Amino acid sequence: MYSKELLKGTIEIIILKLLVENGSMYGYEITQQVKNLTKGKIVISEGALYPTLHKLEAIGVLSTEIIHIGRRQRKYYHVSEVGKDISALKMQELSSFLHSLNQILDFKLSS
Amino acid sequence: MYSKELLKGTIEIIILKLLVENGSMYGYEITQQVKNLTKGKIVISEGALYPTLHKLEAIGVLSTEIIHIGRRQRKYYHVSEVGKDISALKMQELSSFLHSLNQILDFKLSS
DNA sequence: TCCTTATACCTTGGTATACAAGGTAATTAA
DNA sequence: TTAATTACCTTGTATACCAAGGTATAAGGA
Repeated sequence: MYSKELLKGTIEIIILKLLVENGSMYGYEITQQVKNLTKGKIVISEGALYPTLHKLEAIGVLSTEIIHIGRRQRKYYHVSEVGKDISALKMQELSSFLHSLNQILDFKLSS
Repeated sequence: MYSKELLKGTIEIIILKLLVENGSMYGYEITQQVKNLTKGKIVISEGALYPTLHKLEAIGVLSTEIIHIGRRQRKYYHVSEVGKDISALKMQELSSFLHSLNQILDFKLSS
């Protein structure tokens, strides 16, 4: 696992990116997908996930829908229209920041 | 200026990288070099810089030497032998983290 | 049957890191 | 002589994250 500090500021963007791409996801699904995509190297804890989702919902970036699977419930999140613009800005900001950071660290990060 | 949160966890590595490369620098010089290298996009505030330098000195990663320029003093920092190993590990960790992050965000970050 | 693991939501308390703002003082430029 | 720059520093505040805990259903293994 990485130094916890590195994740700071990126969790929100990770969540938004996944939601924009997949249209609609529930919390647990997000944690699993992050784990899978990064082969377990990045793990979003629930103590970070849920407060972030609730905050994004509160400010109108996300909206929710509760679905019942048997007796269990799932809360699906999706990005609102306003949220899409905000997401795009945040992505752009992170991309630009990483580019600046690379000016100092000279990492080779082409995938 | 970027969202402050993005810098979290990277300031220490930025400082170490510059010190490893330049051998020896003083605080103010570090802030200026970061500003120059990133065209003003990344700015390390003094409230972040000095506590970090002091912490790294306290744990033996950095050692210091005070030089007098006229009546003014400069405190030069350089990376100790142990510090070099720790720096390398931290660089590796950040590089790996960014690679994982890229698995989700698909940025094109080749410089 | 029972126990563990996985699914699925959530909250609370603690920690760490950075910023804003402030303080001191010498030097240089206008 | 005044402002800007150089150069060190500290204090108080915000916040984002994690660890740990809580609740409950579902599925799989012994």
